[in-house]
Amino acid sequence: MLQPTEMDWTDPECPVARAADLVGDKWTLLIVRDSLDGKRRFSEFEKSLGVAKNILSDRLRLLVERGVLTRIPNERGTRSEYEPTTAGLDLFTLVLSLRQWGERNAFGTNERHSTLVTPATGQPVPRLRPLGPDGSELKPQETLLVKVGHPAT
Amino acid sequence: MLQPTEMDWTDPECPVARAADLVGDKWTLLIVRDSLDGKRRFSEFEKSLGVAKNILSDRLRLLVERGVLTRIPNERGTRSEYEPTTAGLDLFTLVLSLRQWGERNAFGTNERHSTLVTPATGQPVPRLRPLGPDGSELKPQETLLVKVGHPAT
DNA sequence: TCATTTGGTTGCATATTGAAACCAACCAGT
DNA sequence: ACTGGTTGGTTTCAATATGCAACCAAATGA
Repeated sequence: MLQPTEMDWTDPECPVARAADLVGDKWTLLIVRDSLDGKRRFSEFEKSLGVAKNILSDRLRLLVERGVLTRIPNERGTRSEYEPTTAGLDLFTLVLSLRQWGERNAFGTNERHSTLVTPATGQPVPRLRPLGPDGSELKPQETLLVKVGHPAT
Repeated sequence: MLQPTEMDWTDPECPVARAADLVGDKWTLLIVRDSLDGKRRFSEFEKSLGVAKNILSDRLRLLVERGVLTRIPNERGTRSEYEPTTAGLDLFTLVLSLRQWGERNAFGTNERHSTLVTPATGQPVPRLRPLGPDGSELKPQETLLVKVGHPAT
């Protein structure tokens, strides 16, 4: 698990809510986006995001504290690098789903946007698809939320 | 596209950033979670989330304004229902990826959490997997971000 | 050596949040 | 019809978070 300091969760039994507590913030999500795109240094994030330095500093600290990034100090003690942990790399799916939803729903038909491709062929990354246990496309209506105290069936 | 009122985007060319501007907020994400779980009424959201009424009111208004929910007024003009639009339903993948990341990274091994299952068999929803064009598992390192002005190769 | 960049911190004004009070409709029971 | 409770909000106000600019020390570059 992440975050050594005890969190007070918005909704402790719901994984969506815990994830939202940990990374459900605009700047946090954009820092993770850049981190997965290979950015490492404070100034790289600052330049890419245009975020105020105190906010960037705060979010990086929180992300390290929560186990999403590791701070790797330079041998001279300063100018450290921020690198994604395993949990950070695991956010790839989340960032990809944000990206693809944005592509489909936040751009006009005549607007261009940056695109994620596989370098080998230059093809765009295929659409993420939720699948059921039988491998068929899964719709929200076809799912059921089982709460913690609830019996199996 | 969504939102009739002109937004001023944090990073207009990046779909991740536009998506974060539209739904990258804790309460917004949790309202969408509940909406996809079938909740419709103001009081249902309020009870489920424990959010202050003014905030809930504000976020519902923004979600309607941005085309994620529709407000369906009751015939008596009050007690309307909030229903996901197509763009709202399309957030299923995003909420699922939040959920699955939370399950894997925000719970201790001995902690229980609510689970999303397919009602027919009771099996948990399988893990979302980013795939490359050839159908193989896609890692963040195997992708490249092509910015707008950039040539194809 | 001197200027510049880097990686921050601090202070302050402003914006957002959260809690509570308030309110007008509606609704259920008698 | 009257009464009490629920619903779906709005308003007010204090506390918190944000964003901007100034500042700074260490490292780098010319």
